[in-house]
Amino acid sequence: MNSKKTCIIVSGATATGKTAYALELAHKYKTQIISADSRQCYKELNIGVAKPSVAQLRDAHHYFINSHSITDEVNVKVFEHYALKAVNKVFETNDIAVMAGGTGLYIKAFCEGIDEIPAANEKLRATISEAYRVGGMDRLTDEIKKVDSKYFVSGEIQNPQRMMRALEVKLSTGKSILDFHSGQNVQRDFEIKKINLEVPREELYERINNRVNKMMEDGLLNEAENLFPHRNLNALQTVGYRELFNFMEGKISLPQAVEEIKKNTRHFAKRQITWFKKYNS
RNA sequence: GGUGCGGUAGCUCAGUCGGUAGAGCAAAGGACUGAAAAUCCUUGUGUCGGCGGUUCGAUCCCGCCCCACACCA
Repeated sequence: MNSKKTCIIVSGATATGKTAYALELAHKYKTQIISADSRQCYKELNIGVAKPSVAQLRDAHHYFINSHSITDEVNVKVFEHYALKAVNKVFETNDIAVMAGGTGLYIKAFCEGIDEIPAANEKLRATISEAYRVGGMDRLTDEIKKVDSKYFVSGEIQNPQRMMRALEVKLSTGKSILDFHSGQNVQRDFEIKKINLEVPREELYERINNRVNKMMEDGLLNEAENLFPHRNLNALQTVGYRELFNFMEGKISLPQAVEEIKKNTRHFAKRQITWFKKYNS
């Protein structure tokens, strides 16, 4: 293949300036941007996910922004396929492509690939999550112990989300999810250059606070109100919306909700920093 | 001015029948293979308001002072 093709990946925690930086690069190389953000791909989510402005989106073509609906199923595998298709499209006319985003797992899948694990059917998934809802962790632990001793011994047995995933894989394929993990990275036929943006912690937190205030001024509450009926969708398990849903349900006051958004955004940023520290070497 | 209730970790508080103290939240660190803005794990030394007194020993008892809140004047 053509080895001079290069994808420049701009990563970093939320509010570090990835959007602006990616646009600069896109201008410089007269190319397009592929977003690697698990929430900006939804056309129904705008203010709360800090999506690039309409002007910015017009400035350079962005893939994986407004490309999906909150009712679509989006996950790492979907992203991997989508993003690979997108870079190749960009490479048809450019030697350089730009990727920008804060979803570490998606970037990892794009760079190294992710093992093929059969998708679970809806019904099985529903049964398992119902079991968890009714029986809690004890039920999941028992179930795992019974059907997937390998996972019980070396998997994360305190993490309900992973346990449910392990169960659906085991029950639908007969194999432990751990057996699907090859530990092998695929080699892409283009170059990858990673740039991780960092901002001193104190400054980052200040930026986050300011941005959340700005989002509220821009009408985040109204946006969330319109999405309230969809609050149980995976796409809406998102900082900035969940807290406002809690306010709408009368669980907390509006000022409390805003403080929660700030706090949860800090936690989110912290997790991103931890991730990129590891994967950007 | 008087009375009452407080002053313990960044915050809210618990506690020690006197042997220098612990929870939640915040914060920090970490993990991460189909929900990843999700999910999960680990981490708690602080003149226990100040100065004296009693005591082998005080954050805990006593006295005075300072501060906050409430009520009475």
